[in-house]
Amino acid sequence: MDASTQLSARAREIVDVAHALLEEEGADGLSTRRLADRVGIRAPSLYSHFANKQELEGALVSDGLRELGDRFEAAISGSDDPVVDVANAFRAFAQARPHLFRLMYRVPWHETQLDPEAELRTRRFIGQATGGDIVGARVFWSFCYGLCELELADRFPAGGPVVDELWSAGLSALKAAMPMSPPAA
Amino acid sequence: MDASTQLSARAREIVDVAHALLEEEGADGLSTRRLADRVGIRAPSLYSHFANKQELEGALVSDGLRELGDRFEAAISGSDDPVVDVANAFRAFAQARPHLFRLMYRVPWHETQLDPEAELRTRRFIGQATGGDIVGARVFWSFCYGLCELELADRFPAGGPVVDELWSAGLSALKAAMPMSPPAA
DNA sequence: GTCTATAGTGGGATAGAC
DNA sequence: GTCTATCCCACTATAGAC
Repeated sequence: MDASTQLSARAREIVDVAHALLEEEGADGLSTRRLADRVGIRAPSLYSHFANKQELEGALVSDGLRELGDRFEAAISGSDDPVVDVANAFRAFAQARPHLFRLMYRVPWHETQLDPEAELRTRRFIGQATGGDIVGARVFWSFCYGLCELELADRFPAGGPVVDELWSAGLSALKAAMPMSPPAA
Repeated sequence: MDASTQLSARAREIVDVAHALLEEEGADGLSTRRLADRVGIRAPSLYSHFANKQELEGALVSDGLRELGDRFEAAISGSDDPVVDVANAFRAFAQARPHLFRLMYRVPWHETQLDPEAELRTRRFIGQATGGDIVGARVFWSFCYGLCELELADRFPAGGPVVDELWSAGLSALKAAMPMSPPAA
């Protein structure tokens, strides 16, 4: 089954609680006992709804991909600088849901069941923003992901340039030098 | 104490075994019990040498920073394209020590004791390669880190361009568009 | 279909004896 | 420094109640 396209009402409720728990306490705080406590059941009962913890995390990540897709869609519609607007949407998502963001890119995808459609959708919007240039898309993705991850990990020492400056400098440089076609008008 | 500048001979031996275990079994395989087994002692005895597991990981990461610094130094000496050569050294390190690399950028530095000198040294080489341009250095770092992390996580779907192509395209674009001074001759 | 109780494995960590 | 013993917590599996 694809992890959360067809969740039962009870499973959906558990995943919603897990989202709240994740944002409040981080990935380390997302334990089966704590989650079950909040839901009002015993920890082993979670395994009636999910085969294991990875499948539950897969549902969380699939939700994250869907939300990211929504943000991309909103950023792209009517934009006259889709690459920058999609990139900004990516970083805004990372800052709005830091723990979910880190979970999305830390879990080995191949070992979990994710909603494949949600993931494809984000790729389609990125491809749309970069005019179909797959090299350009992945180079942009690498920069955006790396900066967001380092920013969340507080890896840029204080006293230096503001992260916003790094962000716009990197985006401008890549946009100027990468051979990306403009989006189809 | 800075985590591994002044390790006792016994602690040094334990860390060496931990390096081997980490590379063979990954971060999840690095448990205190397994490590102790390999060393030939009981798990609680590890705590005579390290306050907790984080301090032990800090020693591993400090070693990684020192090795990375060595690689940077070798890459820079006599190079006529220091930015690219340092970047290549970074990626080569990520591929040579994938589990250590991921550990270095996953552990929250502020919560561990790392060897501050080792970290400063890597920054100095990066600064040297970018001619002191701190914005350029961090933008480069973001791209290199993001691509290496995505590559190690197998996040670039097969069938697309080879990662080497993304790597050189990104480096070329950033080098062309970022206002970095050449290194002092 | 959902939940409970129970038990087993394995991880990090501490206390206290030698 | 090292040991034994112990604690707490996590995930997993099974059997059975409703």
